[in-house]
This record gives sequence, C-alpha cells and structure tokens, in this order.
Amino acid sequence: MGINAPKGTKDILPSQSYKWQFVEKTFKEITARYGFKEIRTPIFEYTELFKRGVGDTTDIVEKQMYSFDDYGGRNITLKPEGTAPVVRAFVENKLYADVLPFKTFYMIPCFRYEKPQAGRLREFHQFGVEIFGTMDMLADAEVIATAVDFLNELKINDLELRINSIGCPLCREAYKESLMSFLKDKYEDLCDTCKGRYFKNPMRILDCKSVECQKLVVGAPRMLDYICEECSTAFDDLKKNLDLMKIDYIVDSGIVRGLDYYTKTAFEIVSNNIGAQGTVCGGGRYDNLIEQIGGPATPGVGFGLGIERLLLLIDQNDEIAPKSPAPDVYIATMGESAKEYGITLSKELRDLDISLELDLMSRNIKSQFKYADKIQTVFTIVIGDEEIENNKLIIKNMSNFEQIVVSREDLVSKLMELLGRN
RNA sequence: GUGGGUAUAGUCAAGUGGUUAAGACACAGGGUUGUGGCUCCUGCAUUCGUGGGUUCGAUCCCCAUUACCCACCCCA
Repeated sequence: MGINAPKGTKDILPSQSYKWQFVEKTFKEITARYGFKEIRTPIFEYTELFKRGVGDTTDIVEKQMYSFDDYGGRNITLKPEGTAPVVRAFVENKLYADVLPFKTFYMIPCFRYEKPQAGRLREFHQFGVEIFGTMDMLADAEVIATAVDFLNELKINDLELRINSIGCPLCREAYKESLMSFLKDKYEDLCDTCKGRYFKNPMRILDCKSVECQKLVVGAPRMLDYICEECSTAFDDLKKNLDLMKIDYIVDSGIVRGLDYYTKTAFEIVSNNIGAQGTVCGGGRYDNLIEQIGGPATPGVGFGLGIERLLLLIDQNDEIAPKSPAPDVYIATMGESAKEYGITLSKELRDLDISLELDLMSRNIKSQFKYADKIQTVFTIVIGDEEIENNKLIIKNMSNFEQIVVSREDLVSKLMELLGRN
C-alpha cells in the first residue's frame, strides 16, 4: 500500500501544469492593465487574524480552518482566504501612508477543511485583487471588470455576473429584523437547515433550495428595499459604471457573502456547467475590515477567483486550453561516437535557446523516433557514423517526413531558418 | 457533519458460485540490413480495494472497513 495525497488535495502533474502557467500569465497581464501589483504574504498567519477578519461565527472559522500550535505555542492557521492577510500586511507595513488607492493582486493556495466534491477541495487556489482606500463605486466596477476581462481573455463563455447590495451594518440590521419578524410565525415550517439560518444568517433562507422554504419566503421583504440612502446611491453608481463599461449583470438579491466582512457591493460570477459548486468568482466591498484588523478606517473592495473551478471550465473547451509545449528538436543518435557528437551539438543548440532532447535511455534508432513522435518534436536530427564521416547531417521535418541534408557548418543557420528565427 | 454511488492491470473495461479472469488503449521489444503516424508478431493481473463470514468452492452472495466520486451544507 502506497501513501496517497491527503484527502481533498490534488497533484498538478507535468501534463497539466502548463495550463496553470497559462492562466497565471493571463491573470498577470490583465491585472497589469488595471494597475494591480502583486503581493505575497505568508502561507500561514496567526489564527487571531482570521477570527477577527473573517468572523468568529462563520463556517470557515468555526469548523474549516487548518489550525495548530507551533513549537513555540503560537496558534497558527493556514490561509483559508486571501483578503485578511493582505489587510494585515497593509496595516503592518503602514501602506495606508503610501499612495492611495492601494491596488494589489495575489495568486495563492487556500486551505479549508471541507468534504471534497466537484469543484471543492481542501487545498485550492485563488487569484484575487484588492483595492483599499476608496469609497468610489468605480473601484467596485473596476474590480468586477478585472474579473470579467480575465475570464473573457480566457474565452470562457456561459458565465453570469450577479450583483447585489447587502447594505452597511446599519441598514442590514434593520433589514434582518424585518426579515426575521416576517418569518417569525413561519419558523416552525422552515427546513432544519433554515431553522439554523434564521438566527445565524437569515438572509440565506431566501436562497434555500427546499420547496417549502421557497413558498414561505414569497412576499418576504427584500434587502434592496431596505438599504439606506447612501448604500442605495452607491448601488446605483455601481450599476451605472458597469453600464458604461458595457458589462452585463443581473441583480440577484440572493447573493449573500459567507464572510462577515462584506458590506454594500456583493457579486458572484457563476457557471452552470461545472456541478453544484458553480461560483467561479466571488467578491465585494468591505468597508470596516481594515479598521477591524487594527488599521485606520479604510474602505476596501476585491474578489477571489477559484482556479480549480476555472480549469474545469477551460477543460470543457479544447479551443481554450493552450497546447502542451513541444521541443524544437530531437537528436537521434546511433553508436557511441554519434552520441558524443550529439552531446556536443546539444550544448551549442541549447545555448541558442533551442529546446531539444537527446536519447537518455540508450534506445535503438526506431524507438528514438517513436519517442520523438510522442513528444511531438518539430525536427529530428539524425546522427550516425556515416553522417559524421561524410559531414552530412540529416534534419527531418517530423510533420511532413521530409529530410534535408546539411553539413555541420551549415546546420545551425539552417536549423534557425527552419525554426523561423534569426 | 449528513446522505447517495463506485471499487477487476498504467487507463477504459467484460465477466461467471467451480479448471489457465475477455477485450481495447497505453507501455516495452521485434518483423524492416540505420527512421516515428499504418500493419503484423511478442511481452505486460497466481488475481479481482482491504478484513471477516456463508459455501465443498467466491472476483461473483453477506457484513465490516478504507479510498475515490457526487450531492446537501457552505463557499472560490
């Protein structure tokens, strides 16, 4: 019996890693367009950070964190999300005294103890952006636009942007009260999970999938009718900005974030094609978080985007996924002196940034060609005693089977020409 | 945490209460005196996730256990 990777984790194998590199590269390009610069924070933090940031009563903090005491007795937690650590770094390094708005992006692994299923892992990866220091709804729109542009750049279709305003602490409290009083005499008829939600997060009942709850919820007060003047104006601003950017959205009052720190803007980008966990990107505004972490009162907005879910979508469309890279050249050799000849040649070609492979398995010529075919090399150079003796090397084009003969002196320039380089 | 499903080679997979567990792909070698896409040949599971039980006999029936998958919950 071997040892498996821990439950809920996945190896990213050489045959897949180029896809990750592709989305990483694309994300860097898109965020650069919007002026985000990368931040790298530790993979673990003091547990207290997430208790304060994410919220003591959230599922994440209550039962999903990978926490442990280190040998010095400090309680440590593997990042369950990306925002709180960025805020911590922002406050600790006093970046609020620097140029504002503070705009940053990150690409990180996150860890949550959950039961794995399609699109949900215990170690998963997020790309995210954050903007600190502005209340302007253009920031929210730019955050959303960054995510939308990124997904468009990857040619991922069939996605829906859903936006909502969950208000500020003041109007949300008023709304919660009215919602709870609306549901009060219906409480006994709620499903079991909604009975729990009634006290913990009553807004989520609106989103319940059970038919009974759906019926009970008809005619319930809507958040958007309760948000205060300021929040309402902000939401209108957001919609106006999205319109100006020609970004389609639907207002969905069911969007509720599971992390305590969100205020006003909440949004999700969802797919219906990757199973039950269809939220590819989720984010919103958090105007009180930075203060909660101990910084000066500073508003913020950002998103997190799940890479595994993104890759599920990319894998559904062969046209999106880039091709696995293939080497330019394979050097097939026969015999010991040819092998040595090939080694010398390989050094020269690789120094010219030509990617190439040699036979590392002492295989016969036929097997070497089979291998060259499998790795989809563009050209194969054939070297045997005969070629060395006559100074006539063979360059074979693997796609059309054509062979040309060149002298050693002309090989490099000919090869560069064939590869379309100068 | 609660449900449901599946476990036979590297992969996909057929199979029956009873001698040597199909097949395909992949992989390796060869037919071709030095050349890959096709073709042909050869090799590749003393064993059916693991542990018990029923039985004269179990890959097949029963129980347990583990792993993976899916859904709820929640979220990215």
